Amino acid sequence: MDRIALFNDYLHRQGLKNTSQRMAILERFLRSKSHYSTEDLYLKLRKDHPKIGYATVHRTLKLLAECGIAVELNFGDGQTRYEPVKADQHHDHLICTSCGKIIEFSEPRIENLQEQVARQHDFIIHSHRHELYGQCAKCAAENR
Amino acid sequence: MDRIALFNDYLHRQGLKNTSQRMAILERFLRSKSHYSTEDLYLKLRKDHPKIGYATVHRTLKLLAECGIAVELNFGDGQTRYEPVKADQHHDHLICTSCGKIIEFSEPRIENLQEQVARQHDFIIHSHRHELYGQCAKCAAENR
DNA sequence: AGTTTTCTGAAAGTCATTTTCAATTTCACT
DNA sequence: AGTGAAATTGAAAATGACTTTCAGAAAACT
Ligand SMILES: [Mn+2]
Ligand SMILES: [Mn+2]
Ligand SMILES: [Zn+2]
Ligand SMILES: [Zn+2]
Repeated sequence: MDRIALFNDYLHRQGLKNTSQRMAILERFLRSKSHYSTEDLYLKLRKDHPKIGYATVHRTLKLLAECGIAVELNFGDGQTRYEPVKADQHHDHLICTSCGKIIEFSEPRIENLQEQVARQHDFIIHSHRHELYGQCAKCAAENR
Repeated sequence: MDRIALFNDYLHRQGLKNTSQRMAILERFLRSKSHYSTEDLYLKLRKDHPKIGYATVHRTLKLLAECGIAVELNFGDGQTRYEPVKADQHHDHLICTSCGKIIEFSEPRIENLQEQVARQHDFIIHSHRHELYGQCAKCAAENR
C-alpha cells in the first residue's frame, strides 16, 4: 500500500475527510528531498496551490506525523521540521551549524547500545533523537 | 578554578561586568539538582532575591551556557532547560513521556561510535544530543 | 438531494523567548 | 575617593512559531 492509500485509510479510520488540500500537501511533501518546516512547505505549495493556507499545511503535517508518514525533527533552532519516513529506514542526523547542511546516518550498533541502556534502566523507548552538531567538511575547510 | 571564578574570568575577558544579580543566579543555579527552565530558576530565585527579573535570569543562563558552565537541553516540550556541567562527566538522557522523569546515562561505546560516524562523513562534532523518549519503569507498571 | 459532520483560511490568541529603553550600576582611570 | 564611559537591569513591549477560533465551504452518509 502506498503512502497516499495509507493516508486515506488513516483519515477514514479516524472519521476524517479526504480533501483536495490534504492530497496536494501530501503529494508535495512526498516529493520533498529535504527537511521542511511548515513555512518551507507552505511556500513551495503556494506556487501550484496559492489558496492553501498556512494553518492547513501545519494541521496536515501533524496528521502525517500521527499516521507515520512523516517524522518530526527538532534541531534546536526553534522550528519543527518534517521529513518523509522511508520504508523501515531509520536514520539520525549530522547538522552543520555553519551552513545548515543536514547529513543522514544510520548506525545499528548505536541503536543496539541505546536499547541496552534503556533495559538497564527498565525503560521502554518509544522514540529517540540523536543529533551531532558541528562543521561539515566544506565549512571546516573554509573556516580554517 | 571553581565555577564562580571561571564565570568571573569569562565576564572579564568579554568586557562584561560582574553584578550581584549574576552571582546570585549562578550560585542558585549551581545548587540545583534538576533540569531547570528559565521560569523554574526565576521562581526559585524570587524567594531570596525578589527583585531579580525574568529577563536577567534568562540572559544569565545564556551566558552560563556560553562559557561552558551550563548545558542547554531541549526535550521537545517547548521549554529550554539548563543543567550544570559536571566536571568532564558528559551524559545523555532518558525522558519519561508519561511523568516527565529524567534519567541520566552515559555510554562511552555510543560516544565512540558517534565519533566514528562523524569521521566517516568528514564532520567535526562540536556538540550532540542523544535523548531516549518513552516510559519509565513506574509508568510502564501503572499504565499496563 | 438533504443532512450532518468535518474542513478550510484568515485572523486572533498563546506562550516562550527576545528586545527595547530609561534608570542604575560597575569599573577603569584619575 | 571621584568621574564618566560602558554595561546592566527590570518592566514592558515585541517577536515568532505554533495553535485556536469561527463562519462559510466541502465532503460523506443516507
Ligand atoms: Mn538512532
Ligand atoms: Mn552522548
Ligand atoms: Zn557546513
Ligand atoms: Zn514515568
